[in-house]
Amino acid sequence: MGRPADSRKKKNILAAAFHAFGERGYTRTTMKMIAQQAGIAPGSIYIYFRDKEALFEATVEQGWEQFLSELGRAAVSARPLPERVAKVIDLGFNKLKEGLPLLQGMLFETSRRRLLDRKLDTLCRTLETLFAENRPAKPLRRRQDLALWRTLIRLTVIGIMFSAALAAAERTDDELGRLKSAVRHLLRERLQL
Amino acid sequence: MGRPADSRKKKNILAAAFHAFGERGYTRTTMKMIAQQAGIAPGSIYIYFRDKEALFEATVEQGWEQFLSELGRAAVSARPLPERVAKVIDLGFNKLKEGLPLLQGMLFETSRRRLLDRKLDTLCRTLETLFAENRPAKPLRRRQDLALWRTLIRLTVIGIMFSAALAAAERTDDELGRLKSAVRHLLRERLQL
Amino acid sequence: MGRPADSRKKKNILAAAFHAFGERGYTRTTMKMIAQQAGIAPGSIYIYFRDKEALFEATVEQGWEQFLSELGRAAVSARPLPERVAKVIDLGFNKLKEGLPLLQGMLFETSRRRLLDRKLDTLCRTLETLFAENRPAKPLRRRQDLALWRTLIRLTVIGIMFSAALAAAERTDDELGRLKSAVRHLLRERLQL
Amino acid sequence: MGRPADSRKKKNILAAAFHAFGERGYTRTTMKMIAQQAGIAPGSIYIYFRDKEALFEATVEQGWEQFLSELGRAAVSARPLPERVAKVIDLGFNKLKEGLPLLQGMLFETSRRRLLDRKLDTLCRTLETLFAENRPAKPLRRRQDLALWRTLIRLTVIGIMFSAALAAAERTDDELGRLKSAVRHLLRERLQL
DNA sequence: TATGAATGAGCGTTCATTCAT
DNA sequence: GATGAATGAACGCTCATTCAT
Repeated sequence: MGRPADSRKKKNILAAAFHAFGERGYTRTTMKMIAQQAGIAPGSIYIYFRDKEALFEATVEQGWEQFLSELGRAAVSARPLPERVAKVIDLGFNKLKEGLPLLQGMLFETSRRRLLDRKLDTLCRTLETLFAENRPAKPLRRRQDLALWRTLIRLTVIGIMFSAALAAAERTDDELGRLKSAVRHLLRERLQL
Repeated sequence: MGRPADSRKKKNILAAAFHAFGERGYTRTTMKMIAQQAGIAPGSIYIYFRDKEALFEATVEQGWEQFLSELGRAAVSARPLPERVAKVIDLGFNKLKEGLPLLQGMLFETSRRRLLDRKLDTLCRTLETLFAENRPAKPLRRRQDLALWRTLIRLTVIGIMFSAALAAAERTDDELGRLKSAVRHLLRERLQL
Repeated sequence: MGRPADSRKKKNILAAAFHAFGERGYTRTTMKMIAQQAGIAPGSIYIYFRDKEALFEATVEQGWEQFLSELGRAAVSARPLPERVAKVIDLGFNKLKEGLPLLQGMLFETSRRRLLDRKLDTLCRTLETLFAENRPAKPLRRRQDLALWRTLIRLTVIGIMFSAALAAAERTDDELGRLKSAVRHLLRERLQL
Repeated sequence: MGRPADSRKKKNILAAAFHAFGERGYTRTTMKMIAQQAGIAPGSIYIYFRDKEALFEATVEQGWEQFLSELGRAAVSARPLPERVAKVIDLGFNKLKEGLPLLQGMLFETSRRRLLDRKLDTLCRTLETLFAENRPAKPLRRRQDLALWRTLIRLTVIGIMFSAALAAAERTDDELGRLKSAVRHLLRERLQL
């Protein structure tokens, strides 16, 4: 009895939050805005999320979780390596485009930065494992070489993400294209992929 | 001539703003804090800057301007190339460490993002020019090779900056060290520098 | 007849309200808390009580009603006067301890103050009647003397209640003990009881 | 330079707070109401008081401080004892009438109760000292007798205050008159004053 | 009857900005 | 120019109450 908890409503709120946080950033997004966009009363958000911070975290978490799990699946599928790498690149760039706005809102506050840092670690580890299959054996014998390799992967991932995040809206597609080519070049050059 | 007293006060405000914005971010920094740190009354800031947004922009602008001009001088000095490159790298990483907090505050708002985009362009152009002196001639004959080269430089610069910006405060030095090694590796590998 | 199920639920709510209002006061007690303690849904309270104010009033009313009827019975029983007085004092102090928290919530709002005023009148009348049995005859011949006597009883009753209500939680028992001794002293001194 | 801090404004706020808290109690009084009554903007209150709680405390503190210092002066003046006692009683009842509303708001919340408790201690000590000049020597030889005497004074003071606080507005004067008579009777009877 | 999700007015508080001094 | 008291809109959040189920 009573009105049943509408699971669609929670999703509505998350969707509204995703857009709002993406468009205006954490601080300049008000709970009222999110409520309006979700078509509910401001107070109702608090039925589903403890406070604004928790809503933000859930919004980000959901976006990344979905992204990382899709990527993970593509990376370990039964297809040959080059095909899997291509798939991961495509998927990554597509999702990057979607998540760009939210990414921009995550850089500033320390607590949110840590969240981003953690997600990036997972992403980089997935890529490392993937690339390890074809990595030139020699240069990584020594511990520092592995560290260097990791740093380069991370540097490149972050470089791509924020290059895209930085581009003006109307140049996003261009920039993504340019970045994708560059990444393919690097993969060919360094991994013969 | 100019009024040195006024000019000094403006610089005080900018210096205070640089520290305050860097430490607490745009939103959580109040005009009162900046005024306090600058040793003046909150109302006085408005004599020199239209509003908070204008002050932030000026703060960022000044930081970058100084950075870019120092870097430019190092890049075109009369020293041999390898020495100039080393100097540019050192300078870049040192200034990056100083400006990190402010950098974090620049990614979100569209208007500030454009500012950052423009500054990065200048920086990348300086580096391109510098590196062009030793660039392997062949692969850049074609137009797309030049574009690729530019994209890689930009991707790497942005990757470095935001890798550093992302690191937790207590890991900043570590991360900067790692990134510097990686950059030196890339320069040796690609430009024989 | 009545519906026992309903009646039980109403009593549950009143009991929950008694504890909750007593522990946290009127304003800081939420309907949700009371509902939780009563094991029902917040909305259900409104089937039995018009609003929060009405629930508070009913809670207080019930507490006093029970207290006064017990006291009344003790006061008119067939035992000798000194025994009855002792019983009334004991009962009064015991119930006072229980009802202290709720008492504290009754002083402020005019409407509740009137309720408290009325209940105190009943209590004082019971005591007057009881003490009248042993009152020294002479001083009350005149109308003013009776008024003075009443005022003194009331002043003392209120003094006891709020002295206790005022004491910090950890000193309540101490204070009640001190007050009880003082009351016994007064009864001996003035009524030879 | 700048608008000088208006010492009248702080007093205005305290006066407005005194009335508002007295009329509606702590919780149901909003900062907006107080601001309105003081003729200023809501935000301005925070220039003079840290928060609502601090404002309440200051309001109460000021009322009691003034009351206690006036009373203290009357109690130790160079006049003969009976005259001083009469003065203290008059003053006490006059101020009681003024402070009644605020008194009502102090009973509930623990922190405010402690404040009231402390003020009452000071008041009772003043009265003890005053009455000690004429106290029958014999019954206080023993330690318990002193404790009893103190309890009786405190009980009476609290009885008076809350008897008055409890009376409906239109009966306040009546009640105060009755209480005053009763007190005079007690003083005559017990201290030959 | 009973539920509890939904509501939205209203709270205390902050702070960019204004303006009397 | 410089001040800082004053402003008031706007924030995140609470909770008594309603009403679809």
